[in-house]
Parts: sequence; C-alpha cells; structure tokens
Amino acid sequence: MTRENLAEVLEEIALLLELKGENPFKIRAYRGGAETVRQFSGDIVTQAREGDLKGIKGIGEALQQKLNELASTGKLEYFENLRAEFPETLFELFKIQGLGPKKIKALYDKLEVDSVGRLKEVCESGEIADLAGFGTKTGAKILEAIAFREKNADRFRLGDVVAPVTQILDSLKAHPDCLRAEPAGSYRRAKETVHDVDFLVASSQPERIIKHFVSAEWVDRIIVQGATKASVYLEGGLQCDLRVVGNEEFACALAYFTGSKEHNVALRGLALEKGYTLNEYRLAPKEGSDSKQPPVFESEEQLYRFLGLDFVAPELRENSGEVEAAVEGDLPDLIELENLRGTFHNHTTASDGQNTLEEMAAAAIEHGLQYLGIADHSKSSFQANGLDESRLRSQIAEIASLNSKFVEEGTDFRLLAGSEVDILKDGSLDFDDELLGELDYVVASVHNSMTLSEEAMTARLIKAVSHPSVTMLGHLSGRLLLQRDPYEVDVPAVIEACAESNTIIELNCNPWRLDMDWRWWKLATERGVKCAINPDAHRTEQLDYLWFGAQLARKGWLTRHDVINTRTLAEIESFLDLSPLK
DNA sequence: GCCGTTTTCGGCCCGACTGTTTTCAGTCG
Repeated sequence: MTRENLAEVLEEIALLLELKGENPFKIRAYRGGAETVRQFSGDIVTQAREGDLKGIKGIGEALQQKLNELASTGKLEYFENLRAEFPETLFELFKIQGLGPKKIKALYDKLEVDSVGRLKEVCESGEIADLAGFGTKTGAKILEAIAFREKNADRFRLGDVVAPVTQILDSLKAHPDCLRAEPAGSYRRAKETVHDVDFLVASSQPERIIKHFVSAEWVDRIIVQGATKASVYLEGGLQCDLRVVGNEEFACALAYFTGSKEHNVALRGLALEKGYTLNEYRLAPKEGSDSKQPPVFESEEQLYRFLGLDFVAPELRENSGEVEAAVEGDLPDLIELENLRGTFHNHTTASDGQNTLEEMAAAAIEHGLQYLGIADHSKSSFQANGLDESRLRSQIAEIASLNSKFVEEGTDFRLLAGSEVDILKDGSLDFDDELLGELDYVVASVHNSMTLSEEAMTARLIKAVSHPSVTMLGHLSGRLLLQRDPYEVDVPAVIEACAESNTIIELNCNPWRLDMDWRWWKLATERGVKCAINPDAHRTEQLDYLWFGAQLARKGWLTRHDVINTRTLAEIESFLDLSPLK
C-alpha cells in the first residue's frame, strides 16, 4: 500500500459519488482528502495503518477511519460496495472532453453506455440525440473528443511544454493590444506534469486577443471560444486555455488562475475574515461589511500584502502550509537559479553522454558555473557503456590534467572527478573501496532490479547510503514521469538513513525524472538532509535543466542553505576534502 | 464529509461557455 494507492481510492470514491449525484461538498471532501494525502510531508501510510491521523487538516473522522481500514487491511468495504454499483469501464468516459457525471449517468441509465466503444456506437447511430439534454451536435462533439483522446496524451511533462509555452507567450506579448501576459495554473506552480497550460492576458480589447490566440498556426483545434476566454488544442495534443481581463483585474486574476484551487480557497477564507470577498477579478468589501474599498492591485505582491500575508511564491501554492506560514512571516527564503555555483551528476562520451569532457567543461563555464562534477556510469551499467576500473582511473587522470590546464589559463573553474556508481541488487557498490577513495565524490544510483519488494529495495538503498564513500544518492525513486512508476521503497526510512550517515539526496532535474519528488523535501530538511540539484546532463544543452531543478527545489520549500551546490568552489573543496588546485 | 475566537449546525466559490433550450443544465476551471 503506497501513498498514491490511498489517494487514488479517495479520488475514485469522489468520482463514484459524483455518478450517484451525491452532495458536491462531500465529493469535494474526498478530493481534498486525496490531495492532502499526496501532499502530506510525513509517512502517511504508516500513520494511517497505525490510526495516527488526528489533526491533519482536511482529514476528518470519516476519512481517518477509511484510510486506517485501507492501510491496515489493504481493502475498504465502503469503496468495494460503491464500486460494485457501476462497471469498471465507465471511468474511461470521464476522460472524454465534455462528458461529466450527469451525462455519463444518463448515458449509462438510458442507453446502457458503459464504455468508450459503446459510446461511439450510440453517437454514430444517432441514438444519443433522443436523450433529453443531448442533441445532434453533442454526438458529433463526443466523436471528435473520442478521436482526439485516442490520438493524444492527457498529461505532459513540464519539460515538454516549455517550448510551446514560450512560443505562445511571446506571440501574446507581441500583440499590440496586450498590456500584460503570464502563464498561470500548474505550469506557473511548476508541477512536474501538467494537464493543460493557462495563459492570462490584460487587455482592453479581449476579442482581438482571443482571435489572435485561436488563429495561431500551431493551433490544431478550437475547443471553446467566447468573448473573454478560449481553449484550444495544439498540434501534439496540449490543451491551452486563455483568459483575458482588464489591466486593473490582472493581479487578482493571476492569483486566481495560478491556483491551486485549494490555495485559493484558503486565500478567500482569509479575505472573508477581514470582511472581503475575493473572486477572479477583484477583492471587494463583503456585503453588509463596513470594510473600505481596497486599492487597485498592481501586482500579486500587493494583494497578498493587503490580506496580511507575505508574498507566496507560485511554486508553494499547494495549500500545504504556505498560507499559515505567510501569515506568521515564516515562509522560507527560496533558492534561486542564480544561487547555483556548480553541479555534480553529469555524463560524457566515456559512458552514454553525447559530449566530451572538454565540451561539458566549456558549457559549464559558459553557464557561469565554478565547478562541474562528472559522474559517468559504472561498469554494471553496460547498457550505458559504464566505465570499468581502468577506464575510470584514466578519466580521473584526464580530469586532473584538464584542471591543470584551467589553472595555467587562469580559468576559475574545476572539474570534479566522480562516478555514478551502480547500487547492486544487495545494496553493495559497483567498485571497491580503494577505487571509491580515489574519487572526489560518489553518486550512488539504482539502475537495475527495480522490481524488488519494498522491504528489499529499502534495505538496498539504506545499505548504499550508509557506505562511508557515498556522497549522495542519485534519483531516489527511479521514476520516469508518465512512463515508469517509481519503484517500491520506504522513502522516509531512506531519508532517515541519509540523515544518520550525512548522505546528500539528489534532486535529479532531468525533466523526465524530477526525482526525489518535491513532496519529500520538507521531511528531508527537517531531518537535516542536504539536497544536490543535478541535471544528469547527457549533452551540453542539458545543463539548462538546472532551471527545472531550481523550480522543483523551490516547490520543495528549499533555501540556498539546504542545497549543497549553492556553495562556492572553495567551500565545496573543503566539504569534499579536496586540495585546492595550484 | 469537513470545519469552527460567529463551534456541534449550517455553511462550503462561482463565472464563462456551449448546446439545447425558450430560461437553463452541464461542464470546466
């Protein structure tokens, strides 16, 4: 039973209750519960199993009991009973744009539609138009949506949307009637994957902006188009939503459309306490209150300040304690990309990288870094052309000679000689202690036997991070976003072992990984574990991944003091016990 | 189902858009 299992059950319950037409607030409570479980910064599974969930906001008596039953027995009777009322295949219908619980229920009750296949049939035959509330257009729209869903994904990695977002944003900003434009939503909050991208524009000519947006060459299909909002699919299937507001509404609208929904609810609650109502356009005195009309907010900062809060960075807006911290003035001073002075986990042509040592070094210097750690694969990663002992020793020598060259040239830069050493199935390392001792530092990572039991995998990682030569643990969960699930491992136990052995945990900022997951960093910092932001670059351009690293570190509430590669070269030399270059 | 210095009941966000309607329900965010 994992955290995600718990969250998924709560979410499915919410869907089932929607189908049954239950009280929407009850449904919201289950959804909120699922989100709370996902965000919780402790070991929620163990706490649920032990019935230790009291005092968690959003998890009341009923959800506590259900989570306890689920975590301790692996099953939940309430859920099983609900699920028995509808066929399993009904859930796929929720993925079709334009279909919600009411329509799905009607289709199921009246036309026995219980799958996408059957839905297609009733649309094609025209039967669907006979249902109350459905018409001829509905059938055509649904068929279009089915075809679209079959062709395209419905989630995208953050890294895969940066290019289209930049392109669209530039195009919006270039429009003469555009006063301000920003991306909002989960993209602005730096979620590791996004369903769609939201854009917000300030303009006094909304219809011109909308027209410009929907008629761009990269738009594949318009989903909706109104006077102030529009949604489109790009080629490739990414959904983009645009909202246009007046310039004086922009700050409130940006806060509103950045979300998260839960963060907004908390903000609105705070506004109400002060006698104001907050909506997507403005903050206004509550009806019947004697509060004064607030000023027009030029920026989100002013809005937050007016509500008595420190500014909450978008990355933190997940309703996981940031509002309370902003009230108390306890928000962390978040790390910035510019604070990074170097990085540790990168590859070269020696293993599976695309660029040589010299090219990687030149690119790092170009990026303004003071040091670049080379950690090519070790011999067991034969699929990645891992280095054996003699090749690694040659690479160490090559790095030393390049470093001498930097000194001669007066370049204030150092290559660090590391290795990404495989953690073998039993938790031992791929090189002997003697060779490990010759390296400047060691990144230890799992690359095989990923299907071990949680117990075995946890023991494996704990053994590895406890090895005195291991400097940091690479991509802790092994996940590949939207492609491969993380392996089963007790993350809090591994964090605890890292705390005891002073082992750093990597934030692998390759956008396919973004691993360790941002939700665990609060626990790690509480335990005093440091973070290393590593791009795992396999070519020079991938040093740009540090941008994702900074974003996800911010999302994990990390300050520059929590992140080891904010340290200067001299500090790192001292930390790794290296003699300075001469 | 959750929550509470207006606490054990009565609130809980709501506006834009579409299609099927003839004043509105459903969906989406």
